Amino acid sequence: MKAILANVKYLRTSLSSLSRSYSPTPLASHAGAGNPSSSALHDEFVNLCYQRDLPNAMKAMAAMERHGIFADSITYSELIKCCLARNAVKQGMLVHKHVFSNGYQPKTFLVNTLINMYVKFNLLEQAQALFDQMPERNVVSWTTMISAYANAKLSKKALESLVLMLREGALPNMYTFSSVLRACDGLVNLRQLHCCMIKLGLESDVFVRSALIDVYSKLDKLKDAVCVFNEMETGDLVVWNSIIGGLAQNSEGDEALNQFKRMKRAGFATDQATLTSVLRACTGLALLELGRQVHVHVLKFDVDLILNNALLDMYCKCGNLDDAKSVFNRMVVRDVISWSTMIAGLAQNGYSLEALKFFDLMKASGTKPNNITILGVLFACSHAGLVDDGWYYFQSMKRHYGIDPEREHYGCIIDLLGRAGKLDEAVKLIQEMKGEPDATTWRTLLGACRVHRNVDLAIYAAEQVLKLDPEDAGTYVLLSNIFANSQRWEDVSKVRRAMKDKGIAKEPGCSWIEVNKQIHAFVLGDTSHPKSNEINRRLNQLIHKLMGIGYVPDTNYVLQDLEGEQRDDSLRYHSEKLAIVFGLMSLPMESAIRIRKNLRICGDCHTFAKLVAKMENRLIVIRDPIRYHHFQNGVCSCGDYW
DNA sequence: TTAGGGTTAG
Repeated sequence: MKAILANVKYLRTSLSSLSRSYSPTPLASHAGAGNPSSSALHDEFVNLCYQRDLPNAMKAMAAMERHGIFADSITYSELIKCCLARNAVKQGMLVHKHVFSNGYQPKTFLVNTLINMYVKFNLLEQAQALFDQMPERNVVSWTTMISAYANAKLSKKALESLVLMLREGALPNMYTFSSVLRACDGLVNLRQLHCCMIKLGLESDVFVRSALIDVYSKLDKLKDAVCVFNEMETGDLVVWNSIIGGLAQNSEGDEALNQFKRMKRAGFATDQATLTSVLRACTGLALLELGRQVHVHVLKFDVDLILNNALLDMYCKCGNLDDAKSVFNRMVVRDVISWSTMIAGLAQNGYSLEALKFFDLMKASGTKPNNITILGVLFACSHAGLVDDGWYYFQSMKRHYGIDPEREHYGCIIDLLGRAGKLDEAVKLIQEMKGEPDATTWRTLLGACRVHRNVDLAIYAAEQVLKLDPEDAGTYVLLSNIFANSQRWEDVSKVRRAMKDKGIAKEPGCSWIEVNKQIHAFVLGDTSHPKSNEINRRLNQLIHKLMGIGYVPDTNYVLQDLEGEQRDDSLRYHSEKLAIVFGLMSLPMESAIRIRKNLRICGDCHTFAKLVAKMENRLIVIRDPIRYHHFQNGVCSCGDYW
């Protein structure tokens, strides 16, 4: 029986080989067609193509042509795949010449294969030339070009091609839509495309669906992305990854993790992309313990660069630099993102000098810095008070690394000068900077004014922020406090009125802490936590103890009258204080107390955290939306500037 | 012969 099956198999192979071998070109000499030696030549050529033996296949093709035998479209196509597999550009171009020699009119699919080869070799012009000369273009020809335009970020050309294709009468398929969606950079286009896909009944294709979810997420239309996802009856891993990634990238970490749980329950195995997005969600939510659990699964994909970079970032952003360094040291391959992540991570967590050492190591390793690397370097300089070094890096970045300073780099230098109390120079730089300063630029100056108590400049900076970002509650609050501290009550009323008129309310402060894999959230005045009474009792005891060693609540940080609360109480129950006390109650002595906040930490809580860290001999790490604070032995890594 | 998802700052 086995022998019969083997014979049947042999027979099929031979027939298939014969059908490929004997399709000579119209103008080719047929003299050798029935000649066994010519047939052997052709067979050998076909075999070499299928074996991806490019050098010998090229030789065989030449020998064959010397005998007047020419390959058919299928075999040429195999040879082109051979060139692609070996990244052999020159040979690919040579095959192109052969295809069009002897007046042969190649079939459409062969020209498509050639176009695809040029696209993959990044030779868009050559692909375009072939495409333009085609007498007949089918959906594959158009899709290959649309995909090439999308890859080259030529969005307009990709979308225009879709229109031209329709005008020519070619009907787009799921391949076309999943390609053109990558080029979609505006909502109007996207809505039209989406309708078109529904009409053609292509919306349920998994490739189209994942591309739709991805593009809606990238255009900040998460609700639409979720809608597309929820309509899914059948899906695959990539569709799940698209929604998890979209949520994680749009600061919806909680929801990303929920979808991840649903995906696991649905029986899907995770891959590198899933884990990368889950890590990103952990990073956003500062979930160190969950991140550590994911780390165990990452070990399965040890050499995946993107995944390791995400892991590195998770440890940095959760304030755990030892683990970040350990991951970094074990990485088999590192790229500019790995280095930039480490440099920024060290700098943001207060290890500026080490960040600059890493920058030197990076240069020695031969990795070229990019604009983000330089941001990390400048950040490190400003946080270590290295004004001269910061200036040097800023002024030489173009010369040494070919990177033009952008608004963000100016922002770092304004911060650097601001920290050093050089407010006049900071203002001068804003006036001289290339491009218009934005709200963030002025907010940076405002921060410096607050620290160095320059009231007039602070008012000016705050006004500039509000001109550019009229809804910025934080700046209104700050401005109101500045006026109140200067006894300018009329101005205080004006700010309050403006807030009321515009319906701007101060975002309630919220702090999160992870204990036993559970997230505990605290809001000012919120008594919903099961241990609320005990937390408040312990907090009062702690404040009493701290006052014994000189702690005086700093009521400068209370927004006068705006919240209608008692000033002391308002300060006393700030969310981070509640979270710190809960951490002291719930975590073992050797564990750091890690807290994430949605608002910037206030001066009073900052002093409170420093004193608690010293008195209780604990490491307290608080991550606010901009800065990291490591409180230990009565000092903070931010150097009291934030 | 054509297609989809993951990493650094802000």
